[in-house]
Amino acid sequence: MSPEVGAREAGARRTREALLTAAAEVFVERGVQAPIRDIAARAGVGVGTVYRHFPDRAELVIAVYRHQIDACVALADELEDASEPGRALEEWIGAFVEFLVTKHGLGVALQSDDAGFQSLHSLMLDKLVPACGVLVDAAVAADELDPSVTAYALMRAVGNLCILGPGYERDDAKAMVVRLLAGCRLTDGRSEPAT
Amino acid sequence: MSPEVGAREAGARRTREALLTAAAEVFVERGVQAPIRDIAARAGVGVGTVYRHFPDRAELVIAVYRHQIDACVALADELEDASEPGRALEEWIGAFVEFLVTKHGLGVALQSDDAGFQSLHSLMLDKLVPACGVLVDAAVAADELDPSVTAYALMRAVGNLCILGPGYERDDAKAMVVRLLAGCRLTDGRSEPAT
Amino acid sequence: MSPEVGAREAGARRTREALLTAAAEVFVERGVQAPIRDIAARAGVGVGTVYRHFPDRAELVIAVYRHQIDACVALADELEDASEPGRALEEWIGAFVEFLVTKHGLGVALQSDDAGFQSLHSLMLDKLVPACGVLVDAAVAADELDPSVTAYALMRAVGNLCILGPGYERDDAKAMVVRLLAGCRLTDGRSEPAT
Amino acid sequence: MSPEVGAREAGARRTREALLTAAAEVFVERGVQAPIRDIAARAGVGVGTVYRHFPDRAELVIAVYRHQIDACVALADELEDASEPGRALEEWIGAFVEFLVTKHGLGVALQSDDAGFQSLHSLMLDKLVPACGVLVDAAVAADELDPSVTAYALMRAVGNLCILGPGYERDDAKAMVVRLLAGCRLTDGRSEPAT
DNA sequence: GATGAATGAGCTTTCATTCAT
DNA sequence: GATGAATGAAAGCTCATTCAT
Repeated sequence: MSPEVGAREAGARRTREALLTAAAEVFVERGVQAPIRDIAARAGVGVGTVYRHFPDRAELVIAVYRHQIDACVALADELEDASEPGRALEEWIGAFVEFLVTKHGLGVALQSDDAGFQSLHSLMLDKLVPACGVLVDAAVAADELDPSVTAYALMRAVGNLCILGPGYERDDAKAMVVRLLAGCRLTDGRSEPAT
Repeated sequence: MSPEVGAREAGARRTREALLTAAAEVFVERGVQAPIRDIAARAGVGVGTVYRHFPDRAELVIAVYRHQIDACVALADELEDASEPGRALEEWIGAFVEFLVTKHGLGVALQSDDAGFQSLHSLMLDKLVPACGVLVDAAVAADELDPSVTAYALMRAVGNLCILGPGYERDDAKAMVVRLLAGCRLTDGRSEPAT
Repeated sequence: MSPEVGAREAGARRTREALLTAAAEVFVERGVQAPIRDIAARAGVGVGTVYRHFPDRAELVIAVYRHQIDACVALADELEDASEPGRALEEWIGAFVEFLVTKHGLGVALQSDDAGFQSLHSLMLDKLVPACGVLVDAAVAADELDPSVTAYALMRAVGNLCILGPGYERDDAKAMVVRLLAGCRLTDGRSEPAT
Repeated sequence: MSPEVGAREAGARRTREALLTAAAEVFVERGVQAPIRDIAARAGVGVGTVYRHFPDRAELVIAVYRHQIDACVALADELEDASEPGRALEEWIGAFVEFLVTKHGLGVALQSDDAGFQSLHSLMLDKLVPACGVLVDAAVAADELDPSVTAYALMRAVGNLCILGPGYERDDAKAMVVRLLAGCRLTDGRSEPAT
């Protein structure tokens, strides 16, 4: 029985992969709010199949981006004890940006307050923010980051900067993030005290 | 008959004002994507009247924010010949942020590539970007801004940073914009040359 | 302006009437759970129109049966001070049965615990049960009804007895209700004490 | 090969039993309209297995309640020659009520004219009604039941009275059935001749 | 025989948009 | 000019049912 079951499971996994691929494409083209039906159609399956594999939209979004999220968390672990915490944070943010910037619409999803994205927010809060937090704390401790910068706000800001559009492409976003980080290294948020 | 026509025109203008007021309120409460019907109801008019005055949603959004946009443009004119161009840019961006940050959902609208917001983009390109551009150019000329920063990208970045959410409120956004600007003053996008 | 408005309002009223007629027919044929689309189609309108007039299904059901419900309440008022309370209750229940028995599916709706019928239940609790309760109390006071009978339970029971089906038609239901009432006149629910 | 087949048959029988048990539980908790998938899950089998054993929902319902139905029929046989036919009928109806009242939703199913419950109706007509009919006839012959009462109508009425809901629980239903029966003992359906 | 993945019809609900008055 | 009733396309979600393994 095992081979037959294996065959069916393999089929299901293929369907799942097809769905992830289709969803990734559709997300890029039309954003993470794209109709479920469209994703189903792109994957060549019925809508029911989408719901079977991913009970709600956020599950699908998470699944689509899980690899990258996990990679980000792992990278933070590696960088945790870096000799230059400021650099480490920079590197990590760079990887995070690379991730966001290749996933059109994910930035939007991250800031969406649509109830359907609750689990996506949770994932960020539970995994990504703590991972980033360690690096932020280290950088602050080493006096390489403005202590008023929190990991959460930093990630929100970076996430927002990665919302692309015509005339504001990947490289623009990356450059802006670099500048934002540079600004965060200064002791105070402003270059000079306001009058 | 002229006075009657005048009366009608005056009535139409009043309707238009009522719509702008209502729309501004609704935009703040529910975002720029709020149902047209809600805006009509708030203004105490029928939906048809909204369409008569503003053929599509973007027209309404533009009209609602035209005053502020014009004010931003005027401010740029005033600041054009400031003795400290870097400061002037800072001040102008501060006003722009103040504008965005009080308009729930406007940041989202600015970055939306929804076709319905095309005219909003155009407005930005035609009015705001040139106004900002003057200040950017002056700051660059005074060596107070990284020459690789363009007005358009800067405004997009600032607009994005102003997309708020739970846990990322007005003050967070403002602080991040300040940091971004500080980062933009440095000669190079990065604090130190990469190895 | 008044005549034009009147014309539109008249049109809306006609639509409303058409909807009520269509709904009544569809309810008879397919029960009160019939798809909204079918009711819209029968009335020759779009689904949106149904929702405009009746925000949820229960509103429609109530509207369809409102006349009869009001008539039942009015009848209870008339019978309140009857000289023979037992008879008065009988007569009232007779009218209630006449109502239920001509509305296929209403009995089912009354007992449905579907959330969508909440307002229908409320209507019953707020209007019908109190109306019936007055007569029940009077009958009990006159020693013409088993004191353990409550208005609510009685109406539920009568409602249930009015759920018709093939081989169990109006007259069968009516006869059973008469027998139930007769049984309720006895001091104790059972003809003789159980051993 | 015969033993293997025997083993398979035994396995199939066990599956069937598991399904009946699971269905009985689910019917109690969620009614006879519960999703097939839920029943399959409860039984620990796939949905296909449910369909193999019970081609349509009514088959399953019938099978689940066959024991009790058979018990009701057997009870009628026992009571057939009772010395007090009125009492015997009362006792039998009591058992029937006990059966219905513990099966959430069965009352609804019995009166549903949904085509899918045709076989359930047939079962009732073929087994239960005749069984009840014997007792009804005996009671009529002994002058202990209104001759206008038919077994079928009585069972429908009792079935309907057993449709429970919030505020109309088992005991209410039982009391109402007792009252109905008491009303059925009177010579005429009405307590007194109408004027 | 058993499985459960896949399917898709069917229903609900929301809103942008039109147009007769 | 103003109105708001009517429309119907879009989406979401649920389940009964089929069928390849």
